[in-house]
Amino acid sequence: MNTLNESQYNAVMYNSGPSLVIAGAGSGKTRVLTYKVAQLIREGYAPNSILVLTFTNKAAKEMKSRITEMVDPRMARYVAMGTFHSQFSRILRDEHEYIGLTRDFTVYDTTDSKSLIKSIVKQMGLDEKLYTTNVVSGRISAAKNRLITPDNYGDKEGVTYDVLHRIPKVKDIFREYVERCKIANAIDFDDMLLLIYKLFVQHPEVLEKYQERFQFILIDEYQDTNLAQYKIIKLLADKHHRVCVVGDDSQSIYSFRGADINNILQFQSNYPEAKLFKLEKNYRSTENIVKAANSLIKRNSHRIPKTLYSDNGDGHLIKVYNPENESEEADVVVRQINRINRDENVSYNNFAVLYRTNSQSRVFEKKLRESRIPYAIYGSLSFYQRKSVKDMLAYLRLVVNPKDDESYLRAIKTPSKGIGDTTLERLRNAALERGVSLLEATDDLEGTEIKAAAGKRLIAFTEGIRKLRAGMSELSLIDLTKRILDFSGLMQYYSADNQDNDDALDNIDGLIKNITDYVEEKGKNDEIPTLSSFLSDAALQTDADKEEDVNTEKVSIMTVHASKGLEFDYVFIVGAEEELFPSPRCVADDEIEEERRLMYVAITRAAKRCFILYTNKRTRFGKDIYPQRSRFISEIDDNYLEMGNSFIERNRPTHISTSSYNKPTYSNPNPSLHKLVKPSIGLGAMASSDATKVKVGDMIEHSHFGVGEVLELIDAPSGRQMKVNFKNQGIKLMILKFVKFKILS
DNA sequence: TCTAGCTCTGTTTTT
DNA sequence: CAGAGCTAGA
Repeated sequence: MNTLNESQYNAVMYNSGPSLVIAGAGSGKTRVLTYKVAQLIREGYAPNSILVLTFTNKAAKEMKSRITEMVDPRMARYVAMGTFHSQFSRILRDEHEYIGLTRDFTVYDTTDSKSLIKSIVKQMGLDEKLYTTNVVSGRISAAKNRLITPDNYGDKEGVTYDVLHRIPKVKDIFREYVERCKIANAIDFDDMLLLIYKLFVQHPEVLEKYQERFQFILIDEYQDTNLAQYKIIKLLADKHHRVCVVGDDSQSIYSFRGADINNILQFQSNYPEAKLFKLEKNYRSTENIVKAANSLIKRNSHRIPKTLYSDNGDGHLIKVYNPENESEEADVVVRQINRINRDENVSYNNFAVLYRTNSQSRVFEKKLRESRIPYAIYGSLSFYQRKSVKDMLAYLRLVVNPKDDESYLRAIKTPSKGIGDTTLERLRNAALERGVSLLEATDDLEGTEIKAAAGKRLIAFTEGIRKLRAGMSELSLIDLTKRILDFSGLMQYYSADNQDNDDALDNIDGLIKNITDYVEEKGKNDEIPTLSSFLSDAALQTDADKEEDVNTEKVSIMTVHASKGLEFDYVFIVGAEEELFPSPRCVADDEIEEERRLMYVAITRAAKRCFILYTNKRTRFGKDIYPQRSRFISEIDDNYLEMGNSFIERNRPTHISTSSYNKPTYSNPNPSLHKLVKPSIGLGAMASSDATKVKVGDMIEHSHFGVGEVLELIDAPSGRQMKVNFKNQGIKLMILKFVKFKILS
């Protein structure tokens, strides 16, 4: 304990009530958390009664290994430590019968959930230009993060917003989405929070069990919690009030994902007896870096007052470079890395290049490769998101949960099995009519429009999956996996020459290896590895969590977001330009404040030296733009800045000088109003009351599909549906209450 | 039903 | 520029 400073010590020792630890960048936050867990164990708390929630698996893992060094490893092992999502999904599996799922439910990742939304939008015959997957999935996700279900969606501003944006049917899509997830025995990321909340509210006895179990709750990165997380913690801590949250309001950068900075700003009013601890001593950076960061962040108005300080000596000023274009920008970075690496004998591991958007990585990859500097990109496509891996996962998932429709669609299409869009649409219709999953729908193809040959193929596939499923209990996980891989035909498919993508086979090998490793690891702990448990872990794995290979030296390149929690001696912040950093999407004051916090995070990653770069010309969307330097550079006190030698502010020729030159000159004071007056695409006039009058044989006109004849009216679990034969679009099954059409005749 | 090749469009950050 | 969607032809 004598290695802690006074405020760290106080924060660690105070355990008799709720506490808020404001931990500035580099102030030893993880240290406080780990010591605190150790201290709690010393005070007599059983390890499994301590719940520690983090945002990344990596943070959890690191903390666990540090704790293992401090207390008996056999105790450390039982501390309930993990991400919100992993801890909560475990509870959901244990309590699955309360929420109407089987234990083997699937976790839909973002891709799955977006593809489901897309299919629903199509099914409802809505305009896909208006109801884009990104917009709709964003609306649904935001709703769930605020604990809103289809039943109470839009009581307040929700519907107004949707109406204003001409997407009033989001509520109906939401409802159908929830229904389809249920049929598929699947939940999405946001459900892990929402369903836990519902479980606790609707079943007080379950809540009480977990209140009793978790005697002490610790939360890392509290500034990034959303409403759902706040409410769940509030419930869990309601009995003992032993909750300690650690975070830094200045590093709240995830509001786009529902994080609410007010959770941390208002912690003390939410927990009136809470004690506040501030860790203001920065152990990471030089004084210049800390002061520069302070001078920037103090421009934000919504903050918990604090002043970070360092006693590591002044160090260098932050160096600002102004290369001509992005290629030169990468050159400057490469040159500096080479120079420092050579002259000061600094390992590549100590360098990081940070950018605002992923698309900026390309030039750096190219230049680093050309200069033979090893590098690693963080937070790129997760291993489990890669095409070939997802293909194989689809088969694995389907065996565990045959109702998983998204996996069904993927598996039946790759490799192709003579089943095309037409058959799948017919199968979907059959499934919708009966309220079952796609695979279940193949059990009875009578009365569907599916052609005999296609039907045979569907049935063969179903039988194959069922046979594999039967092997689940008998075979070892390894043997089962081999059999599934065999059945999938993916190896042959990807080894055929027609695939230009050589990585596919490697990736599948990688997945098999992950399973082998998983079996081994579980074996060590005397646990039985099952496919189901492997998949539920895999679903929560992200790229940032992968083992770090400390042996190979490499420069790290990543987004600023991905860099949170990391530190590097030398940091290059590139693309510090208006319309890029800050992002052009951020206009409101609080949005700009978040961008400023993002810049603050970027600067405070640096221990020894920080470089900021901006260019005069950049290619975006294939076109040249001429950016202005970021306002954030001018907001940093010049006392801590230095302009790079050969790149002193030059007088640029006026004809290309500013980005505003390229922008349209009109001003649009109210963007949402702008959207509002966009001309209607002509469906507004159609009466939805026709839905009650329609009968078989009617000719109808649909805004999107055109004219068609009503073939059949069907009463299905999700509501009355009609089957329409459209002149140009073929037969569609539509849910009556959602469809806007008029009866012709 | 499948594929190749064309056009169009939209691009922030991610547990 | 890349990915998605669409069309035509096998």
